[in-house]
Amino acid sequence: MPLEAPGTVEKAIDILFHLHSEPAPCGVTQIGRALDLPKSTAHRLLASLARRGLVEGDERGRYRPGLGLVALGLGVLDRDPVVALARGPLEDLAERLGETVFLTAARRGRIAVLDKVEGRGFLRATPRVGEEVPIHSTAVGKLYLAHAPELVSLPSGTLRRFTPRTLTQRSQIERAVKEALSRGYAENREEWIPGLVVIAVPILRSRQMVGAIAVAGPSASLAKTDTPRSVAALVRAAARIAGQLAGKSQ
Amino acid sequence: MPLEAPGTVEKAIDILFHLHSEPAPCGVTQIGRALDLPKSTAHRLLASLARRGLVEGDERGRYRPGLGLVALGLGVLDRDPVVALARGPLEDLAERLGETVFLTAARRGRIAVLDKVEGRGFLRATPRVGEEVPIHSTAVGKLYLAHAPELVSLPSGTLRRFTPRTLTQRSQIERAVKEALSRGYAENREEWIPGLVVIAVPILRSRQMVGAIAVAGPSASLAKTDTPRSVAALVRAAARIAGQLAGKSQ
DNA sequence: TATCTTGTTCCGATATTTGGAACAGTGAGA
DNA sequence: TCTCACTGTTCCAAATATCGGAACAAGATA
Repeated sequence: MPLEAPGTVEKAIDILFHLHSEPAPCGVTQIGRALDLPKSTAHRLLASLARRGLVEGDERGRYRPGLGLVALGLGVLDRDPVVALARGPLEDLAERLGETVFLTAARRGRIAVLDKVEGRGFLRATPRVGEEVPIHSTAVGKLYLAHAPELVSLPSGTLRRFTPRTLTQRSQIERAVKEALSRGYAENREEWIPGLVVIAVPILRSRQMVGAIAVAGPSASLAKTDTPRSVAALVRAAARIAGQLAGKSQ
Repeated sequence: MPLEAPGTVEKAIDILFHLHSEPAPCGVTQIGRALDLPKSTAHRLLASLARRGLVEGDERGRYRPGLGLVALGLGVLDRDPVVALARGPLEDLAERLGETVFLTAARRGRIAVLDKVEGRGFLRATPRVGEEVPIHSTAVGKLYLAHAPELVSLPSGTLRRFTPRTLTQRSQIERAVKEALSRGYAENREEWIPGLVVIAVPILRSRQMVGAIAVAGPSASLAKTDTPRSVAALVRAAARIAGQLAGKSQ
C-alpha cells in the first residue's frame, strides 16, 4: 500500500493550508509545484474554492485565503462553551499577571490554542489562536498526559528536540507527568522555545479534563520563586470556569 | 443551462457552511436531506473533511465544524494589514463612546465584518466577525456605494425590506448615498434591524476606500443630537488608520 | 525583439466519484 | 422484552467528473 492517494476534497484542503502557510499570495504554478499537482488541476481546485469564497484571486492570478474562512473559523470558537466561559477569566489573569494567558484544548489527539489575551510586556508570548502546540515539550501537553492521556497521542519514535532542555526520553517525561499530576500544575521552562516559560493548570469538570489555561512569558519574568503566585491565580480561574461549566446544561 | 451542478469540492464546502449554520452537530442523513445529497456521498465527503480536521465527528456519527477551520480563519485576519492597524483605534473608540465599534470591508462584491470591540451597555450591538451585512440597508453599504460602487454589487430586482424604515427604492438610496458622500459619513437608523443605529465613516487611502469603521448601538443611545460627537471620533480614528496604512509599504 | 515565464483553456482517457442497496447498531414504543 | 423505525456505515458496478498533458495568450525579463 503505497500511501493512499488523497481525494479531490483533500487536495483542495491541502491548497487552503498551503496558502495559509505562505505569507504572500501564491500563483497556480507555485502551488502546483509545492503540492505536486499539475497546473490545470490546481487551477480547477482553486476555481472551486474561489466560487465559495474560501480563497480570493486577484487580477494577476495570485490566490490567497478568502473571507469565507473567517466566518467558518470564528463560528467554531463561538460554538465552544469553554471558550465563552474562559474569556473573562483570561482577561482578568492577563491584567493581574501582566503576561500572556491562553486557553488550550485537545482535539483529535492534538492540542490547539483556543483563545489568548496578550500581556503588556515589550517582550511577551504571542501564541496564535488555532495553531497546534507539541505535546511532549509543553506544559499543557504534560497536563494532558497526566489527566487524560487517551485524548492526546504522543508521537511514536524519537521525540523531537527543540532546545537543550527538551525532554526527549520517555522516562524523563513520565517523571514530569507524575510531578504534574501530584502538584496540580505543569511547567515548561525553555523546553520548547528558548527563553519561553509556561505554567499551566487543567480545567477539570467532574474529573474529566476539558482544557487548560496557562500563563506564558520570558523566563526572566516567570522566575521559579514567583511560580506559587501564578499557580494560585490560575487555579482560581480554572475552578471558576469549571464551576460555570458544571452549571451549564450537563 | 439548468443551473450547473456543483463539483465535488463545492459540495464539501457546502457541507462546511451547513454545519456552520446549524447550532447543533448534524448527522449524515440530516445533512444529505438538507443539501440534497445521497447519504453515502455525504458520508464520504465528511470523511475527507474529517481527515484534514475541518470537521469533527463524535462517536455517535454526529459532525460539527473542526478546529482546523480556526487556524485558517484567524490566519486570514492576521494577514490583513487593515485589521492589524485598526485594532488599537477600535479599542480606543469603544472605550470612549461606550458602544460597540466594528471594522468592515468589501470582498467579492459583498461586505463583511472584519473585527469588532463590543461596548459596555447591557443592551449593545454584537456583530459577528466574518459574517456579511446587507448593502442597501446599512451605513457601511451606503459608504461603499458612495466611494467605491465598483467594489459592491447591489442585488438586482426588488430590494429586501427588513424594517419599515428600510430604503427599498433606488431613488431613495441614491439620495442617501449622495448625502453620505457630501457629509463624509453615513447613518443607518433602524433600516436593517429595529432599534439598531449605526454611524460609519470610510477609511480612505489615496482616494481609494479600503474599509469602514462604524459605531453601533441602540437608537436611544445614539441620538441624532449626539451624531457629531461620534462622527468626529470616528473620522479621527479612520484618519489615523489611513495614515499608518500609507506609511506601510505602498 | 526574442525568450523565458506565467495563468488559462481545451479535450480524450481514466480513475474517482456516485448513489442505490444491503448491513449493523441504536433508541423508542408497545 | 420484542419490534420497528431510524440511524451511520460499508460495498460495488455504472457513469461521470476529474485528471493532466498540451496548446494558448499575456506579461515579464534580458
